[in-house]
Amino acid sequence: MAQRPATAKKSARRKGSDGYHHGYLKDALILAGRQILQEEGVRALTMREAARRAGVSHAAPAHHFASIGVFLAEIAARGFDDFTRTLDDARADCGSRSVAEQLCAMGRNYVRFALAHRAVFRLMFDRDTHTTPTEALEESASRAYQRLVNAVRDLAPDLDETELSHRVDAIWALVHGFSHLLLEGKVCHGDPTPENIDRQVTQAIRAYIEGLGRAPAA
Amino acid sequence: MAQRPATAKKSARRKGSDGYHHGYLKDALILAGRQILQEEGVRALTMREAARRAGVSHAAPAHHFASIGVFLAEIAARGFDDFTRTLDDARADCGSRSVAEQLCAMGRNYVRFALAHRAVFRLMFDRDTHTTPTEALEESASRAYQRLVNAVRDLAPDLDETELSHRVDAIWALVHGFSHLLLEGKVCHGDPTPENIDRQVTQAIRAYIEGLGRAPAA
DNA sequence: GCTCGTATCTTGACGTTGACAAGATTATCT
DNA sequence: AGATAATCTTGTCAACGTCAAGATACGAGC
Repeated sequence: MAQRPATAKKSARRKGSDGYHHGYLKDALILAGRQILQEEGVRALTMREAARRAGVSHAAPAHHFASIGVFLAEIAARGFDDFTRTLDDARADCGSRSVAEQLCAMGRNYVRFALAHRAVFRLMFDRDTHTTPTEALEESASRAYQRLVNAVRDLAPDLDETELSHRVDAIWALVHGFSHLLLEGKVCHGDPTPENIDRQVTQAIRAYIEGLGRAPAA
Repeated sequence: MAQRPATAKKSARRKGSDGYHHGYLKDALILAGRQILQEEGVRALTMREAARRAGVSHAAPAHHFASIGVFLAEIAARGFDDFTRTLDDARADCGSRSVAEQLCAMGRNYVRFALAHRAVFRLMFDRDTHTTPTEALEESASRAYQRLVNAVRDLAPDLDETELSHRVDAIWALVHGFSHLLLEGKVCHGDPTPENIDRQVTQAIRAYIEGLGRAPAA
């Protein structure tokens, strides 16, 4: 609904607000939530703490989020929206390079996003545990998924739907697994520099794409 | 409260125990924990609930687990042990087939384990959020990892360490990502039967291995 | 066989959380 | 202006993790 003004601080209140009504509480809570998530992890992200940071009483968030699960779902949904944006950026920055290279660029940004927003990324892809399934979350998530489908479809335009989805699944699995394991420190442990991470992701995607032309039909 | 079952039920007590001392409380708590995890997910897994199921007071678990995080770490560690076993089984059942096929078999069992033990699998690979880092957990986890390293080393025995770890990372990422996304229902959504899952995992691993011989050196 | 130290378990308490209810305050619509 | 709805506060509840203190049972050493 109401957007916060450009100069707003994290607990900014509506212009003219006299203290009782916050004005932009929903956004302020989500912002606080993302900060807590990034600083201290999911365990520390409570509605009361978010309320505290937004400068309101402990029960105020209930009027904007039916439960803590819905609150987390909203944060995850916004995470997916940002995520979709970085995937789009990756393709856009590729200019006229091959679709395979566009996929590699998307993979690199995928992993970078995971590293830059660890807790949000985990929240996004671990719904059942913390998050209440929400229509908005579902939509934001499938928008991101659609980016992958589109890229793979462009890579091999004359594939039937079954084979297409198999390849999307595999490339997605590769990149997603890499991101997830990287957050756990179980991958690239010898040299976890951004350059090396980029290189490994690129190599792995290329190898898979190359192999598609040769692999027997199972 | 202090029932003494003649036959060993899930809250079996030591032979001769008269009710005050449980006898096998640590194991009973872990068993209860795994049940809760499987039935109702991590959110429902509390020390008090585990104590309840084991038939002891709410503070009894504290004498076996310093904190809830350590409790969950113990469950995760045992999960890794089971996990390692299924990876070993996969290779053992392969007989004299090629190493590539052994890797595919391990991948299939990897995914099957994730599906069969959803909550435990998530706990195993999402340490920071719920689990306290423990020496036992670390060891159990790296034992499982070693199985993958060994298999890939057998696939390409004359690789230098850097290239070896890159390939281990990629194959692991592929299988792990597939498992993780499968739990989220974001993969194989058209046909999530065990047969199709097996087929897709096998195809993806084969394609990657095939591609290794062709991919340019980045 | 007995005693005593210790491991194990219980009871009780404290602070924190998510959630609910009822009341206070402000916004909005007619 | 007045009524209705939205928003926020205060107060409360059960459940949780954790700590402390006391009760009980085991087992090593005599």
